Amino acid sequence: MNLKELAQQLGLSPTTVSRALNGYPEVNEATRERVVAAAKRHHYRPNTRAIRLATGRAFAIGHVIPLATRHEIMNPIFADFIAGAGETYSKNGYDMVLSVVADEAEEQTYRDLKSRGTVDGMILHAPQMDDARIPLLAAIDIPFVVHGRATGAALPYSWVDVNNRRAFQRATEFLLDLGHRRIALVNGLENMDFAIRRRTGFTDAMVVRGVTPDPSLMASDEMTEVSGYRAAQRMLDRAASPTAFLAASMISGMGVRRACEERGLVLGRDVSIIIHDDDLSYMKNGEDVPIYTATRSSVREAGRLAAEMLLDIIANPAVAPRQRLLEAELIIGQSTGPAPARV
Amino acid sequence: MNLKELAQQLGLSPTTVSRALNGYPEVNEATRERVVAAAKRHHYRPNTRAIRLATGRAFAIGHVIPLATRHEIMNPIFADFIAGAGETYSKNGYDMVLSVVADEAEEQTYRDLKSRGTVDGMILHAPQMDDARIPLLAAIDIPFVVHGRATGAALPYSWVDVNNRRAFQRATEFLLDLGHRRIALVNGLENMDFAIRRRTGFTDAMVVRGVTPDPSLMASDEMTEVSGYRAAQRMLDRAASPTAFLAASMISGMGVRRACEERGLVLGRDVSIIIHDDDLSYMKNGEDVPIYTATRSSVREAGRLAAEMLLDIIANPAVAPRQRLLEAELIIGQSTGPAPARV
DNA sequence: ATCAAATTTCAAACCGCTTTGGATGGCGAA
DNA sequence: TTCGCCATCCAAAGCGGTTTGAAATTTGAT
Repeated sequence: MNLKELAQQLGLSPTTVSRALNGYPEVNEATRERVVAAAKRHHYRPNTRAIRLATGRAFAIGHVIPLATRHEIMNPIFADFIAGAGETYSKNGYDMVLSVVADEAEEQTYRDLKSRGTVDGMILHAPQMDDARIPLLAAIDIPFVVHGRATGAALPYSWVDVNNRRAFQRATEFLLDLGHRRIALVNGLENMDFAIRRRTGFTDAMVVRGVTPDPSLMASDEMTEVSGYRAAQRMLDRAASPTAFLAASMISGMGVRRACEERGLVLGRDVSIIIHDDDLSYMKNGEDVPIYTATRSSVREAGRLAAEMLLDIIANPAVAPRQRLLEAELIIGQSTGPAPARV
Repeated sequence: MNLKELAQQLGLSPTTVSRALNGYPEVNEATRERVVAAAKRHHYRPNTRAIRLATGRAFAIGHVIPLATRHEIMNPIFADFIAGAGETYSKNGYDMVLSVVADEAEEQTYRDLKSRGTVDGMILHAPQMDDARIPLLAAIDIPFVVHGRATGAALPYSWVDVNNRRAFQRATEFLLDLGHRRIALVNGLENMDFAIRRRTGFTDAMVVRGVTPDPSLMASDEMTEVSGYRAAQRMLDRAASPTAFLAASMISGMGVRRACEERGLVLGRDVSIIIHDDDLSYMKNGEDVPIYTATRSSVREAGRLAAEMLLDIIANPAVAPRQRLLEAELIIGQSTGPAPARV
């Protein structure tokens, strides 16, 4: 059942039916009701493809996911971000189109998405320092919002990000307050912008308190269980082993914990761990009492906000770039305690 | 730059240009080359929206993700499945559209996706027993492939699944061979079809060897770290505590391990754990030597295969439903060993 | 040189909707 | 009674491609 047929059924022109259904004022209320009723009765749904061609809009948002190198992105937090963004899209009648492409095809994918008119806007994931994709998207001239920020970007752009620097600064201060001095940072890959900011927060806090950060207590790798484990292993086996760890994610924190427990260390007593908790739906940090002390910020919420921001930009293209900086909570759990006395 | 403009530039009709670019035979080779060159020169990309309307095809596949109840789906394996499927789509010029919707809107979403012509086919995720979505999609009359199977479905349908029953049967046999008798099953939610099959494999193996499965050693819950932890905790605190665990996922296995290690049990010596390993990109089961003994099957590969199957069905709609049963490998890691003698 | 067949190209219809620019009719004001 | 203004509806022209049916041109055989 399409518009023409429905119009015929009603003895009306397609014009009027279209207007009635789309809430235009120049149609008699009685007529509108008739049309709406008939549409419902016949389960009429306007054809998306036709609407898109006629309006020149895609009613779709693109997310490009590079396959390999940047596969950091294909990590657990991605699913939750997508869930949050997707929620916003379906609430607003937008589709989410995901492009999973080989790394070298990423740039071309952005260009195509624009020039073929497949989407009205994009979300940019996992920005790196001086990320080339930001000037690219700006040049392509399509609305976009970055999840995160990229240090070194020349032009202003819209983003939603967690205050990673502040979060890790506070976490570090918290550990320092507990008397810890040999604090280790098990960071994500430091070509990722968020990892750089976290490191800054960490070293800033240390320096302010007159503690010189020990480079051998700073690791940077993918945020997997195994790499967290390996980093902690290395550090714990040194002469001056750390009394506390800052881990970049729940998963790498699990690896750190494994290394600690293997050595008979009790969490919160012999060694402290603070993780960054993205508040993932399937990976809760405990229930009533958090397992880990953590800097927490919901990545799902970030997804929602980024999507809202993007739809808003699409609706009001003239406005200046928007930014939204989210503060992480510092949640006290069972994995931290005073620095052990005798070390 | 659109088709008409390009045609004008070339002094040709849009018809010929379209045919030249789409590889139709009724166009002079010399002309085709001219057209292709000009198209490249002007960075011409045919408008997706127009193609879709003109051909009556969406060149897109839908994945519907319900938000809450079935949020089992929004779990780490989802991201990898999506990555696999997305790879196949972009290789074939298809888009992937993800709909994240409230549970109660799921059925309507399927109907809409079909009647609005937004997609040419769908992938159905996380089937449950007697899943109502399968007859629904069949009735809607749109090509679809199920990731998993649904016991109790009346009509045949296409699916890609792991042989979960067999995998867990083999894992159980392996533990029995090591002398274990009190084996615990930390299963996923047993309204999920895969969980039912895994349980069957587990109990089958036990019964064949003359061991009666102990219902209090079978837990069924979401596959989170915490719930794995709690289940193991309960079981370990019983008089006749298990000497081995079968865990439904890497994450719940981590919870089981935490409970074990808290009690000073050494993995592979005091207690054995086998997990099911979906071979997630960011959650490797160790590197050279697997941490956990595991039944392994790449969910990413499953995504690839399901997508290929679906595209094939769309291209050849007349053919009977296809099925693809993947066997999981049994990988020996460090988390299993002979049953402790003195228990 | 002639004509039928094959090759190459094109004009126009179409996909299903939106939207522009009237047409129509009813109404109150003059 | 007449005119202008609303309120309401409609025909037709897009949107940017694909595809049908026919025209123009070449080719090949006679």
